[in-house]
Amino acid sequence: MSYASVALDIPTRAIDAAYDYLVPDGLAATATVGATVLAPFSGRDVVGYVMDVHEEPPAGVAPGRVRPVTQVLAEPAFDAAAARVARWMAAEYACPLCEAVRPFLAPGQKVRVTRASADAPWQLVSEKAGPVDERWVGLAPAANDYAPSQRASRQRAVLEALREGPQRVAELSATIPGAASAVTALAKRGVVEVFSRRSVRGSEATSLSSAAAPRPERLTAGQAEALAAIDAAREEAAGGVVLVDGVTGSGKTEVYLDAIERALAAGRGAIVLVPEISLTAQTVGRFRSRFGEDVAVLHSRLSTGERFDQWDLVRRGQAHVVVGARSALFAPLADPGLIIIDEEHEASYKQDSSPRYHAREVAARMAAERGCALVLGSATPSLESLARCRAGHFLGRPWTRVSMPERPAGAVLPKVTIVDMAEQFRGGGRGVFSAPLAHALEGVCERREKAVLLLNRRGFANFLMCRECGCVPECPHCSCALTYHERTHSLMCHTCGRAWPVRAYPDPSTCCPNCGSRYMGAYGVGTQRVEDELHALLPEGVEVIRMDADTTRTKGAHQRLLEQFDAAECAVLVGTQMIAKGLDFPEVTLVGVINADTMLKLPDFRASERTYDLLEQVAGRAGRGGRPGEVVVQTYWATHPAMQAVLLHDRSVFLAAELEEREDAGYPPFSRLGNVTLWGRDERAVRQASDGMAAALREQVGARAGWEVLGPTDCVKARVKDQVRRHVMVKAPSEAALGAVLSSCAASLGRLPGINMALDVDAYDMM
DNA sequence: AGCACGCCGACT
DNA sequence: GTCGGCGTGCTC
Repeated sequence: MSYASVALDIPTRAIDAAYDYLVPDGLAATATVGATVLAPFSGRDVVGYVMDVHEEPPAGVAPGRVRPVTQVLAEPAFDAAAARVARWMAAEYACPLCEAVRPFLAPGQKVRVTRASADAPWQLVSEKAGPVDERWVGLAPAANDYAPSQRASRQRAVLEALREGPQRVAELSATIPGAASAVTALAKRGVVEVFSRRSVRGSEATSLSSAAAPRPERLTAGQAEALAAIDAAREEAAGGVVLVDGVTGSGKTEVYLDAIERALAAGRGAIVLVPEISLTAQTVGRFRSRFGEDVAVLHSRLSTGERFDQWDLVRRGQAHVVVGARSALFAPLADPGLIIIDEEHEASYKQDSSPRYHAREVAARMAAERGCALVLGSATPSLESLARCRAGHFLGRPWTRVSMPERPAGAVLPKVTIVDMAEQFRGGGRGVFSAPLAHALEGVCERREKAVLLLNRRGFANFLMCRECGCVPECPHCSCALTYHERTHSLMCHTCGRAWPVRAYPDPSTCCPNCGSRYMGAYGVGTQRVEDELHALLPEGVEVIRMDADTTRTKGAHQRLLEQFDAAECAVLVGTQMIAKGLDFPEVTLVGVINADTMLKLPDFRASERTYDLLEQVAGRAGRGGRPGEVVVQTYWATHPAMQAVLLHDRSVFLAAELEEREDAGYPPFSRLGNVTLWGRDERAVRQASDGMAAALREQVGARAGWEVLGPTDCVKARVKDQVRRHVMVKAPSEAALGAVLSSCAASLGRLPGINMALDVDAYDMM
């Protein structure tokens, strides 16, 4: 008799372990690891996922109490190695086991047990992946000796049409009225076969000039070195990590393609993660052009049906290369030789809902578990990855850095100009564009070239800035920007909770603590205003394309705007964050950053790093083709190390300053940071609960070396949807079991009615 | 005494 | 997340 450990699909902290059930003989063949089952629990049946099958009866449970699995609901979605990773995730990220399992499940196939009301009977409800757009029908072998009855004229018409080859059902219905029902009838007799052809965004034809991936004549020295390091790590099969540290345009994608080719030749597959934002036809096209049908693509813009199709293609072993966003990491690829994370520094690899995992960390664990290599690529690696490579190892696995400092074919780095906006202001400049940027834009128009303007509106937190000297008040204890609260006229630190009374411009008492100026206030610009000023500045016949959350809301708008920009002869693309990454238009000769400081001044210890990353990425957009590129960055803080590093094309300028600050303040990579957010309608209850959590944390780690509990304080977003939000932060040593500490403290509080609590290990968003 | 309701531990 | 056991307190 065998037993199954089942992760019950009840997402609560109170049930954090798997429960064991008997596997009846009749279910032994199907109730295997990864299967979805129904099992009795607390007087009803619940859905669960098999984590493990074993012969030993569960310890600590009276033999008579172990009950049999009721039913098997779905075939396996994951294997034993994946189950081990899920268990690790639950512990590492302080989440219920079933939430750690969910990313591994087949998309759109969820089964739930629900009931309409408290006294209605329990019912099994299965979500079915939406129908696939592309249903095809073709003749089955049995068609040869099948004669439709005299009256079945439509069946005859359908069979006639299919003699030419398979067709889309939709197309057939258009030419033959009522074809759909005839197809159903024929399919029931086995005369025709209905199957779905995968239709994915990205496999459609694209007119983008750079989607194809022609194999270069030869690799650069850096590329060859990176490839060798990746091969070595893969062959070693010990979960080694290779950081490909290559400047923008140094050909990282070519390295990935070649490395994957070799993994495939060795009989193994590959998973490639790309930030959602850069998962365009362009990116996918490169992989498809090299690996064709062997590629599955997974990302959030697919319909549920399409996503299931792609996922199933991987499970059935028909695709060995998976390209996708964060969640593609969990694709059911049997034997990956490589996991590749492109732009590994991107914050979007951190999931902001439970399970709050970081794809880099899960991938490292997965690589170790599956005996494959993890490849991290970036022009601006995260400080965490750089620190681990400097140490040579992390959590017992080797970390190696390979640098690719040159661009192939001798393309040169762009000329960078940092414009001091405080100086412009003192000189009378009040517009969106500084004199140097306006001049550069005019030049682009004269030469009939293209420009990209980046307007970073992200981050809504209010901060104060002196327009004369650029000074922004920071917390002396936490080295992050203070947020300005208009209602209370105060500057607050949302990390430690300290506050200072301050009045902003135009209040007459306003005074910059640095230079004494009274131009100390909140300032901001929107894309619309940039667009308007552009129209005023530029001559007729220059296309201005605005790309932001508003203009890209509809499906395919993103792609359409890019194609419009690509096709234009002379154009300016104005956009937010989304245009900064992954674009590769050779004709762009100017990149302008309207205000580099908006991001710099978020109350977040990573603000400088994000700013530097963004500027470096954006600078890499200019001059990728033959013509030289130019970058103009407008800032009120021209001397900031991030600006200086971009200006000098020297990362060490930024790194030296930033690492020193991080070490002084005890932030990653010198520590790891946990964030516990509590929210609810009743402010007193939320305060009480956050105090309780902070007390529990202090009790458990207060005295331990390298641990520190900060707060509780109000969140930067102190009120959301009528709910009050407070948070507690925890600093821990960089290899500490932070998740376990957060879990046990949360559990010690017991039930908190009306209070929600989110535990975030290695938090990115602390607002 | 009998029953409603809320709290709390257990659930394989 | 749900159930049921138990205690408190109110009602018939």
